[in-house]
Amino acid sequence: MKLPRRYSMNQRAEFLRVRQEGQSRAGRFVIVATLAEEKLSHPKLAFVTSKRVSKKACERNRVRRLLREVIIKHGDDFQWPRYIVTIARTSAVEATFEELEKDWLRLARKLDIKT
RNA sequence: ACCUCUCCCCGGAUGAUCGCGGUUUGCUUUUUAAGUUUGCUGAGGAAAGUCCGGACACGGUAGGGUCGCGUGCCUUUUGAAAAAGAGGGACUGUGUUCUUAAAGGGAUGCAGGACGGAAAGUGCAGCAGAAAAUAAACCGUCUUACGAAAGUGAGAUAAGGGUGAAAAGGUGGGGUAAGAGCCCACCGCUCCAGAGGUAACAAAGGAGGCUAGGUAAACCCCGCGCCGUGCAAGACAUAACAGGAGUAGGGCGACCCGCCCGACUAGAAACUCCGGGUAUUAGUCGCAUCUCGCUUGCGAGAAUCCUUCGGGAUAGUCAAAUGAUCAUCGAACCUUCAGUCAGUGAAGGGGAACAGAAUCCGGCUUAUAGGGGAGAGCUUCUU
Repeated sequence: MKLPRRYSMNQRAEFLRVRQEGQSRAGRFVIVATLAEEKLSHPKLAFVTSKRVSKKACERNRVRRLLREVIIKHGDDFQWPRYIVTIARTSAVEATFEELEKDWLRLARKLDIKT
């Protein structure tokens, strides 16, 4: 699926809602939080790579781009519309795309995101 | 040719599929929006640190002082400035050579750098050493008292030893109880002077027994320069309200002097101060090479880069676009084999450093695998 800029979350209130009302699971490299919302006209996604992940902006960018690729590759199989927040853990800096993909899909199965 | 140093340049490549930002050409729809589609375009030499300098914006800029910040040999070139380059001077370290009995001095080469002031004041200095800044007596030397002697006490002494980065001028002679610039010669040093030089600087000459150790990237003093806050600057639009207090205060950092604006008329208005929330974790602009013109998104011109010489290009995000996967190629490096004095060649493996624009520009600093080029020095080889 495509991920245009419109799909990204940018409101603090949205993040708070997902955190309080949604479900979340932690994996080896990422933490995934989600909340189904019928009112949404399109998916709302966020990829969080804080400075705790790495002090180097270059590495944070790489991790975030890899996480985006996971959704681009598998997003069509998910149940929409919903909020999905992906938070990178410190170990994600060392991970390859394959490892991130496997970790993410495992969490998606636990959260019943996949159809 | 090897090695070292300095400077400059590059700093993974190509293709396919999928995807993102900007811009653009059409088309579609439920048309204030979205989908789809055609082109073009999209990270760096440091984008980093935020250490300097500017542009730009705001703060109603009289002026002066104190605090504060920056800067610091001279001449000159480039530059808006910071800064950088070139040449020179003094100093420190070091090599060669000449001279001298020695100490020392002259000539010449190389290297270094925040290179105003240590004779205004304050502070600081581990260990070693007896003693480290109004010098100092551990050993030693000399005098003297006591003693048979060994030695002990008192005093003199900075020549010798030892410690140290540094021991308060050096060498030789005189002198002395032993010594000491105590005296003398030479050298050094300090002060005066000032030929010469654009200047930093400084030759000759004169005076002084020598006083004044180091550290200013410690405080500090001196010269010169500096208004503050930074694009979260700031401007505009829409929506939507709700206040409180006051009437003299307000004004380019703080404090002081001083100056300017303003009220002094009851209310209103106006102004000032305090304090909120929503749209708004800003909607548009600022903001994307520059200038000019008008129809305000086009035209013209200019600059830089690329070029098939026709032209083409000029990042603009903002919970952060510039990416992912695969294939081919690939530098360093590793292994094996072959060969040579040596450079090397073949096969296999391996798979690219530091690092991500955030208003823009010029510097500085820091990180950086590897490759290329130029210059200098040293050594060696060949002719």
